[in-house]
Amino acid sequence: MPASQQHDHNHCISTAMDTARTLCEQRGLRMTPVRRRVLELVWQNHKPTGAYDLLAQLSEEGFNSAPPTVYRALDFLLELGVVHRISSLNAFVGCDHPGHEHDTGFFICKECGNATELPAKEIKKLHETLVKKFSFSIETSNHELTGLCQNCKAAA
Amino acid sequence: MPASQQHDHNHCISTAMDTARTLCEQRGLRMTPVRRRVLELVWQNHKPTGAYDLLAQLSEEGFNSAPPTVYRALDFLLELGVVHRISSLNAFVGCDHPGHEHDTGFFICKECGNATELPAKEIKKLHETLVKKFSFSIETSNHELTGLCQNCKAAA
DNA sequence: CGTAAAATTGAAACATTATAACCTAAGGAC
DNA sequence: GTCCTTAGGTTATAATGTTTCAATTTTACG
Repeated sequence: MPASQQHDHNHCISTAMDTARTLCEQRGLRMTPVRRRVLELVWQNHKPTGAYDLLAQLSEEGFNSAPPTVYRALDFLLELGVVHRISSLNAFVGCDHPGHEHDTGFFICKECGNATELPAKEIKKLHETLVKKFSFSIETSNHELTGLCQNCKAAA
Repeated sequence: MPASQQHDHNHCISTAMDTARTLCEQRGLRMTPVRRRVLELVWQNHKPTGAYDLLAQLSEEGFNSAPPTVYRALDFLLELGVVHRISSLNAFVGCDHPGHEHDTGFFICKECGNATELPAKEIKKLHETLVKKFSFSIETSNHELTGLCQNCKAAA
């Protein structure tokens, strides 16, 4: 990744952690050590990361965890809305703009693996159009685009 | 499913099989017995079906198949564009309008499990909007909406 | 035809991802 | 403190998908 695209990871992460903490307080939920660490790891990796990769990272740090531990933490974070699951990759990634919505939309570069979250506005517009045409009630939606990001396209 | 929603499955299937055969001929590919049967099964079930379910159905019919057989057939059919993979369900479903495009868009009713394909036009519009905003080159896209379909909503 | 190359399938083992079931420990309410 | 709820530890297992290599079928071509 070129320097122009670098950003302050630490800022990224600490913002995400703050948001998660606030959400927990608001809802009377507990941000436990495992949950906190899993969320940090997801953000640190900054790319979609598999549950077993997270598990390995946790284990190195002395959390003697088995798969259920990670999956439980991830479920919690998904529910809280601070993490997304990218099902075509069986991987998890931090959420840019935690809210209460249950929509997941990403552009995934097949070259560098980075996942960029799609603007909620566009997703919402799509929903509106589809709801008009069909009479579904949409509860969740998941959008996964693949291709080349600007950088990788330029490098090719 | 109410009678009003019923349709002629057999017609459905035979159309799909014809299309697949034609595509194969056009591209010099072979529609072998396993591939044909897998495609038929996918259409017969008419709902997203897992690879291991297909495998079980095949086995009952004397195809003594192991997982790779099914996955290979599915890969072939995906490549041909006559089947879609719904990654949030780890399941496969027949394609309504086989073309060369690699976009998958479905509305999945969480009550009855039926998957309805989204209009390619709307997907394309979304792509155009996103490409304008970002400078990704989109190669594939996958859209999975969940909720209640009209019938199940009415029944609730 | 007949044979060589390519494509397809069979078969066994294995890898990866995810969950079930059950028990222990920690936190909060009273 | 005691009870109750929630979270985590532990073991086993289920579900999904892949690798590898051998055997077979199909095709191409002399």
